[in-house]
This record gives sequence, structure tokens and C-alpha cells, in this order.
Amino acid sequence: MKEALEILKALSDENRMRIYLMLQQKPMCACELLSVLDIAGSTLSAHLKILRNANLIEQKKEGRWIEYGIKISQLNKKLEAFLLETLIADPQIIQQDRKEAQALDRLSCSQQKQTEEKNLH
Amino acid sequence: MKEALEILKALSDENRMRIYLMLQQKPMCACELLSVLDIAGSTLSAHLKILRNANLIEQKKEGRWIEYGIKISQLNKKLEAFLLETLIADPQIIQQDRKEAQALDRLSCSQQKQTEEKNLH
DNA sequence: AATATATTTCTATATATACCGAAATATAGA
DNA sequence: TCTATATTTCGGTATATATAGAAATATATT
Repeated sequence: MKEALEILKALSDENRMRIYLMLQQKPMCACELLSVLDIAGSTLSAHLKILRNANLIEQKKEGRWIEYGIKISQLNKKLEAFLLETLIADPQIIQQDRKEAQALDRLSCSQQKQTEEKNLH
Repeated sequence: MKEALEILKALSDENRMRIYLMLQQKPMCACELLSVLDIAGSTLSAHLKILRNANLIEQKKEGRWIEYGIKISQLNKKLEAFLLETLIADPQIIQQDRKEAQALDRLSCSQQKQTEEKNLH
């Protein structure tokens, strides 16, 4: 019961929902997630911890990066289906995120940051 | 999207989850819910408002009482199924609540309160 | 009409949450 | 070894949340 509530709470935040559904597509590192989301690194780190404590995601070291990914489980499969088929009626942001995430590659993270900074000036 | 998050947040609280799954069984008034849950009336009222704002429940006047019930919708049907079949692994409290709720009748609410008070002494 | 019951609103409080920036840690590459 | 990059931890802040009790409102019963 407690675990179920923790899962629901973990997914009841917009940024965490976006992270969760991007990771359902493919594993990503924090810098990739940051290039899609508009939050500070420290904030992202806190969100990832919440998703991990809810047992939804796991992580493994990949040299210089840490790769976050959905835990492979029956629950996560059913959860994704339920979210996308039933709960999220208008998944505009989600679809956009997933497209963006699909196109990303890890090595371009920092380059993208610079580009974004340039765009601000 | 916002609606989906509101639903998840509404159900991520233990008392609201219990309320929601009791109401999935049958409509109930606040005093019946209070005889099962261990919270103040004002707290229950706040929880019911959150569930109503998430569009999960509705209410109608029944003379002296207000009857709360699940909104009839495809979403609520799928939601209940998902919760009970997939998400809540060990629904002890839920099963107990539902049994208790099943046995309740509206007119005995106040009598039950007195009984509970007696039991404390 | 007066009282008991049912529910909500109001006020207050303690805890949780989302967020940021700065500092700390770890690894890769020059 | 020094530097750049990636991520987490820490400290602080503003807002949200769950809770209770008291007062207000509404209806039913005597």
C-alpha cells in the first residue's frame, strides 16, 4: 500500500512524469534530461531520487555519466500503458519531450548548453 | 496533463485512496466515511474536496445527508481496475475498509460513534 | 421553536515539497 | 597533474499539504 502511494506521489509532479515517460523510451543521463527540462541540476537530482525511491527507475555508471533507466518490471509496463492510454488525454508536452529525447545524444549535451546560452543573448 | 497529475496527486494520500476505493463499492455519506477513517470531520471535508476537484467523485443531497459517490466514467472504471489489479499489491486495509463499509448503514452512524466512545472507557 | 445531527468554512500549525545556487565529489581527457 | 564535465549534497526559501478544533450553516426530529 505504502509503495503504491509512493509511486502515485512520484508521478504526480509534472517534471517527474516527463522524466519517467522519457526514460520509458530510452535510458538517459542527467545532462540529457537537463537539456529537455527547464530546472536546475540539483532539482533534477532530487526528482531522480524520488523516482528511484519509488522503485520506478534505476541507474548505472557509464564512465563519466550515470545512466538512468526504467526498472524492467511488469508494473512499469502496465503503468506506462495505463498512463499513455487512459490517464494522459492530451500528451502534447510528453510527445514533444519524447521526440526531443529520441534525437538527443549524450555527447552533445554540453554543446547544446552553449547553444542555449548563445540564444539568450 | 494537468488533470492527470491532479488525479495522481489526489490518490497519493492514504486516506483519500481509502475513501476512493470505498466509494467505488457504494456511495456513502461523510458520517459513514468518518466511522471508518480516523480523522476529523474538517479533514475529511478537505479530502473530499480534493477528490471532487480531481473529477473523481461527485455528491448529491439526500435530505439530511450528502451522498458522495464515484463519477461514472470510463476513466474511473479503468482506474479502479488498475489500482486493485496492478498497483496495490497488499490491499489489507482496503479490503478491511470495504468490508466495513459494506456492512455500514447510514442511520447507525451516530450510534456507532457512541459505541466507539464507550469502547474507549 | 428548540435540539440534535451532518457537513463546511475558518484559523492555525507543523511538516513536506519544489526549487535554486554554491560547494563537494568523481571521472575523463589534455 | 590540471581542467572540464557530470552529478550529488548542502543550506536556504517559499509554497503546499494534512491535520485539528471552533464556529457557521443546513436539515431533521421532537
